[in-house]
Amino acid sequence: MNVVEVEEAFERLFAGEFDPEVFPIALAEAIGTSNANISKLKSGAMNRTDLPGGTLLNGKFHFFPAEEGKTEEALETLCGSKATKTRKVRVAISTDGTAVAARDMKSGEARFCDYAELKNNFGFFLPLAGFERFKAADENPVDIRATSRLAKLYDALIKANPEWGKDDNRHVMNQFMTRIVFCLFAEDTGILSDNLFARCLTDYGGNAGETAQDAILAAFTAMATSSDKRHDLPKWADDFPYVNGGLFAEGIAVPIFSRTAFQYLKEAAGMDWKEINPDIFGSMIQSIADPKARSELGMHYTSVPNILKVIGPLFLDDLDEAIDKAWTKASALRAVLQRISKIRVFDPACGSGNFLVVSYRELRDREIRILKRLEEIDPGHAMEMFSSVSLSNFHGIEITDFAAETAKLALFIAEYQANARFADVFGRMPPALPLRDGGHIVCDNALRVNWDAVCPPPDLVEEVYIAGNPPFLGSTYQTKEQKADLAHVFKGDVKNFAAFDFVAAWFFKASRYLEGRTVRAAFVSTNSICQGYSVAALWPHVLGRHLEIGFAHKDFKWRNNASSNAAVICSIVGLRNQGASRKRLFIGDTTSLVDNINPYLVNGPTVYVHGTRHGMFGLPAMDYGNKPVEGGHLIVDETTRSRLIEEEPELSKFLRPFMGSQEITKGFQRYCFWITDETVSDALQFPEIRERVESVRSFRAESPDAYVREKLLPLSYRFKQVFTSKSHAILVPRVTSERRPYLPVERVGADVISSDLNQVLYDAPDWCIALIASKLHLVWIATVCGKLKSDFRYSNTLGWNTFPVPAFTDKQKSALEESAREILLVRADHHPKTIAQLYDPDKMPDDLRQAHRRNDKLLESMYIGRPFRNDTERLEYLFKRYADRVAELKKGA
DNA sequence: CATCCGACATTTT
DNA sequence: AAAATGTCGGATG
Repeated sequence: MNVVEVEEAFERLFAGEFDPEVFPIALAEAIGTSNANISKLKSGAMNRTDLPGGTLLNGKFHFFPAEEGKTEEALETLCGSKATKTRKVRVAISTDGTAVAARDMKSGEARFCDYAELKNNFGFFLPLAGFERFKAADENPVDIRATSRLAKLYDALIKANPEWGKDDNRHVMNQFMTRIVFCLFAEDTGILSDNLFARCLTDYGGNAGETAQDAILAAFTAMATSSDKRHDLPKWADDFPYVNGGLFAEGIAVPIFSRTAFQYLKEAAGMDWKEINPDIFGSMIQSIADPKARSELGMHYTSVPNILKVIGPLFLDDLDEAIDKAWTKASALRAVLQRISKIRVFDPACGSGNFLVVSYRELRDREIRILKRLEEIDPGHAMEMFSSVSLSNFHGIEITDFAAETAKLALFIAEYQANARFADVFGRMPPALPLRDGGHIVCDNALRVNWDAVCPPPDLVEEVYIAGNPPFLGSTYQTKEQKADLAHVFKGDVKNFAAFDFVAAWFFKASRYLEGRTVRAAFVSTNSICQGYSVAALWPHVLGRHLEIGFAHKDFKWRNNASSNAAVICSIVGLRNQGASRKRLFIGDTTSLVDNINPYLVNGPTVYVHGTRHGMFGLPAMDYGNKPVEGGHLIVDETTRSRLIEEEPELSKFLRPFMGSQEITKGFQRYCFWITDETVSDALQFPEIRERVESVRSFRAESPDAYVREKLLPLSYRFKQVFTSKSHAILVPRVTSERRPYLPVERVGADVISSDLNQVLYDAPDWCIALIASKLHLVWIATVCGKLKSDFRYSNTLGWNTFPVPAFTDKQKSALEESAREILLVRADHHPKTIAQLYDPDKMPDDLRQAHRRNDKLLESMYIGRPFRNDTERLEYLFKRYADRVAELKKGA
């Protein structure tokens, strides 16, 4: 049974009237219980319930029919039942035929809905059918549970107040939700007296929330008004203290509560919000308001370990060093305290404020550490101040309103929690209310506003640290608005910016902000801006003449606690003004101090490799493969080909072997219809071909690319780009696994059509194979070409045309040719093993490895008279030769 | 017309 | 569910 089938079963089985006899059987069916067990359940032989009229299926659900209007009570009964526990029930469910109340006994999550809505809530019951909804979060499941409850509340409120869901009212709704979250958190942490808000709901919200609106309005208004100015408020509302701090400063509005919404709010109030982790929680509740974010449920929040990877080398490590140095001298420690109070942190893509929250927490922790030490070595000089780290030192820009509101709230919560830690140590704590200065969070487009206005540049004693995780988005995925944002940032300063990833704009703006100031910046980025095309196009402009990369984390897989992670490889790059100190390069688990980190995030001199259409070292021209852009209508697999030829033998003259990357590496077989201008009239005689060409035509007619839509439409019998060879061709897959010790390369006859998934040397000499199959070439490609994730991406302009080679003699060429043949022969010996199998680093056959080693030795001797010692030496040499050649060509021109 | 890329896409384990 | 590994065609120069 798959998820769709569960959904269909729910639709089918719970469409009609409720019948307490039929319902549990239908539920058992919907979750895929076998027919045999269904009949045993019907007969009662399998029913393990301990409640009259109940039904319990071992390990699955416990059902109990409720009296009218008493579903919640019935659910309580179910959850308290002994059998529920002993029989390891996953979901307890009760209904009176009008309302449904259910609880997931494992996650604790509850669900309330109308009976008619049950079919839309099938997701809740998926675990019964063996599908888990969320990966259990390792760090803190409370956050996820809190989030899903709030999401339900949000939905129920929008349903009861359709007006509140409109764009104009979004801010009001968002603000309402953050205020609710504040109350829930505050009443559990002692900011408000214990359960003050929950009591207000039970005592004054009505049985089903009918007066909840008035009650919450009164509570909120009280919190927004200092006690001497309160009029017209019910007496009970006086228990609510004045909160302010901006959180309740703007107008107060409260939506109407439906029965369901009220239930969800009470559910949420029943949780222990003390355990909420503010640095994650912010990003989680961000998903409440945004349906897209919700489907990604926290997919893009930065985990605390990753935040520390940024702010550690950016400024915390430095600070720790200063603290260590000052450890024995009170005056020196006071100087560090003074310094900490002058540190400001700015996240120009702050989302719900994770980076700011974690930075704040880390600074407060260090402050506590110092104060504690001061008490030891300089007793009697109690600090008058409580904390000199002010929330107003934290600046952020965030484009969505809800996230910006959440960021402010998250900072308040972080402050409260830091104060509580302070009280643990020193036994004193400032009053929590009214809230003081908040963080400076601006809701705006970071690529449009002047950063100086959001975060004023530091004065002589201040330090500003820019940190964050701006959005990554390749040019194919950018919206019109985002493209315009890029243009706004780069136009006039940088050429060829349109192909940049969105994140590049943050690096550029940061570079302009920090130049000549006491500012450093570091962002989490997609690794692609430090690879291939982007390096030479972007980095000279970011670094300019005065900046350098101060530290970097090279390629690590994106990871957080969300149920499904974004598929991207990240790097972290830190920018600073040029200085004498060494740089820190983190690769995997290792860290090293180096003299220079170049924009490829490699320890070495900064050399930019520019792609070029012309061979710089006299190698034969490498071309593209044939690019179909035909919606798959001209490509067939082997079985289809055989069937077509069986039906119409003459079709075989239009079918050619078709090779992309996997056809080379994994030995797949595909064929394509190959029709030329000369053969098209003949080909169109065949109905099969006519149909396919027509399909291509309709596919191309829909293309967003005007060239495909217009020029290519009458040419629908052929590919978009066409190349063929006369005698043979050498194919190199354009994307291939990073694990292989050598690049795959294949030699094929002229009958084979290569797709654009390969780079191709048409009719080129075979000694080229020896080059491509060499370690030397792989090292070059791996460094200067782009990557897909971290897999090699071969490029003719960046990798082949720029690859430094000596001027080979004819004798050397034939030696290389012989060496290439040998590699191909050894491979053939292992037939039918595929290239993927042969070049698996764990299983590569010895003779093939030996053949490659001989090839490397032969080739490298032609460069320097001996083999290179290691990859470092290979790269050093290649970059030197490249740079020399660039200089030489410049002189010649 | 050629080519770079994918907060990916799809298959395999 | 996590790991492995390369499609396909849009967008850009």
